[in-house]
Amino acid sequence: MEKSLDSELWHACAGVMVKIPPVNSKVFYFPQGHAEHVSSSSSVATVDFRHFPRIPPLILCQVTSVTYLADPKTDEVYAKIGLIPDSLGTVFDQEEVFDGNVKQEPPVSFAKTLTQSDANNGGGFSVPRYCADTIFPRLDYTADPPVQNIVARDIHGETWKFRHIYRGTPRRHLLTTGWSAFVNHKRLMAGDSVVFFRAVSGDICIGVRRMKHSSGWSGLPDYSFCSFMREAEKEGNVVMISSNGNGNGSRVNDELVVQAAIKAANGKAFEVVYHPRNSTPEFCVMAGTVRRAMEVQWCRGMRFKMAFETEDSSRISWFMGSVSAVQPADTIRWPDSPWRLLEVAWDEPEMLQNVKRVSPWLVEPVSGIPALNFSPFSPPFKSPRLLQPPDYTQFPAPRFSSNLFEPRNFLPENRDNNINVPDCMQGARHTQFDLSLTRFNNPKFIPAAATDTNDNDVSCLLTMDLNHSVKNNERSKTSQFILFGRPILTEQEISLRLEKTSKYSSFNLETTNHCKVYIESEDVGRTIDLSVLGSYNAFCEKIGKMFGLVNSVMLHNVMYCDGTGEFRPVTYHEPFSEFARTARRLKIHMDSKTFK
Amino acid sequence: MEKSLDSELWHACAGVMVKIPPVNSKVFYFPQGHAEHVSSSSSVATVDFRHFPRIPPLILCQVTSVTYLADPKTDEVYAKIGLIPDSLGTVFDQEEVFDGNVKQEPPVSFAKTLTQSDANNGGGFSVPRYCADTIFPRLDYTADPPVQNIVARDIHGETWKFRHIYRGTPRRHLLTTGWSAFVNHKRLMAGDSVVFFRAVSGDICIGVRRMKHSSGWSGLPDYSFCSFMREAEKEGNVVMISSNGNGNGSRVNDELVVQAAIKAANGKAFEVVYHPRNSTPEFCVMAGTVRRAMEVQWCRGMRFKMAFETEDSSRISWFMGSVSAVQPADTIRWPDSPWRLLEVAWDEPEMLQNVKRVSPWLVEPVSGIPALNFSPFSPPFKSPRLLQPPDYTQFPAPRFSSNLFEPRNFLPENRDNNINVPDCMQGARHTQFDLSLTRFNNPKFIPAAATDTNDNDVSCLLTMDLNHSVKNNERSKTSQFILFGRPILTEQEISLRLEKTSKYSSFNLETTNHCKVYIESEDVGRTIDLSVLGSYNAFCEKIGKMFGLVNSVMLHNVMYCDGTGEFRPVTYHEPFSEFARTARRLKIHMDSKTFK
DNA sequence: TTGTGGGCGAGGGGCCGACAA
DNA sequence: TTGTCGGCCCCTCGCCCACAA
Repeated sequence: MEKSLDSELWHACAGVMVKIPPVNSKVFYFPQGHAEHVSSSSSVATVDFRHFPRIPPLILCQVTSVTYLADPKTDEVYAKIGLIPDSLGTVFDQEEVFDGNVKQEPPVSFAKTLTQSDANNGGGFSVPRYCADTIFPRLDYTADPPVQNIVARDIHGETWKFRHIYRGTPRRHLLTTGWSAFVNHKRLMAGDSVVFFRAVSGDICIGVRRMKHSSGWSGLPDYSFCSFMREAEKEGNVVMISSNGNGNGSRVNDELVVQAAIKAANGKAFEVVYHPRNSTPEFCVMAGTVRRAMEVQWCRGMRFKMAFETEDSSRISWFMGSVSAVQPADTIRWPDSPWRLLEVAWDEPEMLQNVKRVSPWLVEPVSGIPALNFSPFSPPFKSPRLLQPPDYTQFPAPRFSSNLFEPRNFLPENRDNNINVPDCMQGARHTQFDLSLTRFNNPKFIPAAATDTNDNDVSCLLTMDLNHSVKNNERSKTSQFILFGRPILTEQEISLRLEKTSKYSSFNLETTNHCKVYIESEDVGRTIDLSVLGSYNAFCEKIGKMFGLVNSVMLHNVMYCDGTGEFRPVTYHEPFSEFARTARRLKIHMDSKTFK
Repeated sequence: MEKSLDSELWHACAGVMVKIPPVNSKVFYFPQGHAEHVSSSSSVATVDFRHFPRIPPLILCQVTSVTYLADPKTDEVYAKIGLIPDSLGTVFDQEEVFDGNVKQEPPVSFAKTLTQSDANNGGGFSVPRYCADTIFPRLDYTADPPVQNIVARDIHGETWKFRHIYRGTPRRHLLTTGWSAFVNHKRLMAGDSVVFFRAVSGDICIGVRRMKHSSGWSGLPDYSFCSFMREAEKEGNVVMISSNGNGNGSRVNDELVVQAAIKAANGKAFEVVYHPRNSTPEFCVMAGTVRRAMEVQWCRGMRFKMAFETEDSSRISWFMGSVSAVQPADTIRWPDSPWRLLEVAWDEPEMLQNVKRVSPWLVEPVSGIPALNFSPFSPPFKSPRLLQPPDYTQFPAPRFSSNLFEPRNFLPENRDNNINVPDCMQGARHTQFDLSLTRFNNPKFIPAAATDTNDNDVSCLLTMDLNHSVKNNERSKTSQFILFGRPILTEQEISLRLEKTSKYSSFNLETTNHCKVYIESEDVGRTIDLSVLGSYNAFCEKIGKMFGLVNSVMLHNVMYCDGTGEFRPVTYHEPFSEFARTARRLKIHMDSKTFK
């Protein structure tokens, strides 16, 4: 039915952390993890397994098929994995064979997070020299200016043409003609990434990675926060994408998870869908990886490191931490589950606030001095060896793989021989992480039930495209503003300040007659209550008032962005219709934190 | 579930001919007519009743509910009618009570067919004086210029703002700001109509009536004519609208017809959907109307008149004809059916080529001299009184309502006392029809099985929106061309001539880098075989070649129009996506007839 | 080396009156 | 009375460089 997409490009889009188990390999399937995965965008694990107490927490399976897919609208990559439970576990101890494409050195690729200038409508794309040198065909530098056309293939196999020119003072590589069309078509924004990539065939490929959007918009049940969305649903103008467990779609997906888990528990073949960009841990884990992790005698105070994607998703960074407790994540429903068995304390807690519990196979134990924040006067913790419930009979006797604890495994590049000393005792080691993860907000690991988030601060990004005229015949240009304000809570609370970030000085919205608005939650936000917006018309009025206009603006197209990073369109007269025309862009950023 | 829309505006959109039976009234339900209705756009009655020989040709029902609806995308009005078979027929003879809204004088409304200038992107709307005077709020003519804002409500209840100005020399009423947005949003084209209307509440309403599109695009089975359409279906990007019996949708609808007919035959309540703009006769006809029509002793040579909508759907015109045979339309399956019982010869056959058979209740007998083309030497026809099959026992004994034959009923306005003289003997009466129906191609009555249409000539309207640059720094503007060509049959046959109808002389497509194409069949066309277009890419190449470009053009958005008048979007890189940006319009009209 | 912003020309959107049908 | 066209303003797109980080 569905055609598997190019594995090379798929992996380039998925990111360096993503390992899809190869066909015929053995994996453990975790219903808990599956449930987290589909409900990740609602920040609450909604799958209810209470009626199915007989489902074990992990089920050994053999991978029967892997299909690489991508959402036709968002280009979000995902995979369908066919699984058949392996109740015998006969080949459990055999060495796993990794997929060739995964193991071998990946072809040269380069990811760049789009700057404002890259994502601007009027602009081109500033090509990093490394990308131009290693991925693009070599320019004829004798020409003046050196210029060529580049044809790049996207995940769907469609080709895009770009004019690649080397010009400016100082000289730099740029993509001009064609770039704007790509940005517009893919609905890219500053902060999204593109991946340039040269396939083994020599073809140049271009992939898209969306900014992570946390769980802002989909976090509320029933879409009750957005009356015009429900209206549109009634009208049939909105098709819920089931690929990413949002809103009503998640109910369907919840049911699919239960069905998959039941099939798995009953030894029947089943299929799962995995979204690598979903920021939840893989729920089909290579069996050997799990086994080795469970051979470790985890105990409180144990030091470990864990890999995360860098902010631009192109590399891996390692974070250090200590085990603060060894205890099943859900003692009621899954008392025997190793899933998120470890409660952890990070050396840099501010960056990993959302990561409270991890599964053992995601961390690597590290020998060395325990972190200082574990009081040396505390009594040594008893090693809470796991019981061996029926599910665990498959595990062989614990076997210590001592090489995991050798110093050379500590950091990706073993240049530092102080690595065993906890960060807090060194002081200087922070820079390594600060550099690459100054604003770490897309860990691969977001607890699905992270309802205990810090506060109710809300951040809301409005990207408003509009036509505007300027009085007094003053010549005006497209303008971009960053608008910081409190969340829209009540009409009285709507206040804001404008912070000009644009190149154009003259700007007057009073004669605006139509505009286009994108709305998306920023990853800072947790709960955006849009119910106060009321009808779409009321929303338009508010936008008008925000700009100090006497009359409401006439909004012609509104895009709202859910947790998937996909923009869904709304229009004034036909909510959520696909109609979009005469786009002129204005970006508005409201952030209560900055406003305070 | 579904909310019934404003009945006033609904009827204004549906047209003056449309009478929806009121709740609790008695109607005859005709399965034959229902089948024609859903398969009207495929020009072949596809519903197969062969396996259900027990279904009578007409079934007396009581109307239990009427829901006025409109397609959210096309604004096409339709109605859901709940019916319950009335096997007793006890109240059959009682006087029918018409729906108040239908009977009483409808509120003031005005329909205008959009001119090229009205539909142009850059232009406004030229308001006929009558419309401005009777429907719009009165302007303050002391102002210079007189100007006001008009808020109009569409069928969905959404409001549209228009700037209404009275200016120019000579002075005329225009809609400017807001009009373009409306045209674009509703995807209106020259030939479509808008209906302005003042509701009893005083609200100004605006409705849309699409041009009729005959059966061009949907006439071929299985969508095999359009490979990229099937691809898109696979991708799930296209939702088949079941409201209008096209393509694959018609199979579903065919099944619904059979189910409805079976329920009707078994006395169970059922529901039908009626599309007034579908150009097929009503298949739920007021019982009294049918009864009265069947009381007439129809015979060959009988003179009659029949009402049709005028081309602009705002008024009624009457056509004269003679009965050429009284014979069931389908002697095999429905030998006892009065549906399309009369084979007719029109006094103006060239305008009603497609109307070969009509049902008795749609015509009014007219006493007078028979048309000359019936030879006076033919023997007088036997009156083929219908048998009285079981279904007809409900009919009371024939009763002649003589007043139908009184001269005052002959024409809508009884100003002419030569009315009983056949047209052919008068010579001057043609003007009445010529004036209002110069190109009569949307009769309410198109035989569903009109496969015997004249020829294979094809007309295809390409409306291409594109960006184009002009060489030599020559300033260029939006251009409009009418491009007449043969249908795209093979690559070799693609030839055309450009006929400039635009105001702009400079035009050069060589630097075009993207464009947007609408495709729709014109009502002239019958069978458009697009299978030769092959893939979408191939189509783009052909468009490029048509313009004499060395390389194919880069199409960014293609809309194709099916028989419903609804435009569905296609894009180059993401077929059928909703993405549409930076639209600049170029219209191209290919017509093999004109080309010859 | 690369992000940002201004300059600026091309050209499309859209409002206008002229003019003719 | 109203359909169409040219005039023309002005805004947006998008390519360019300068400059600075």
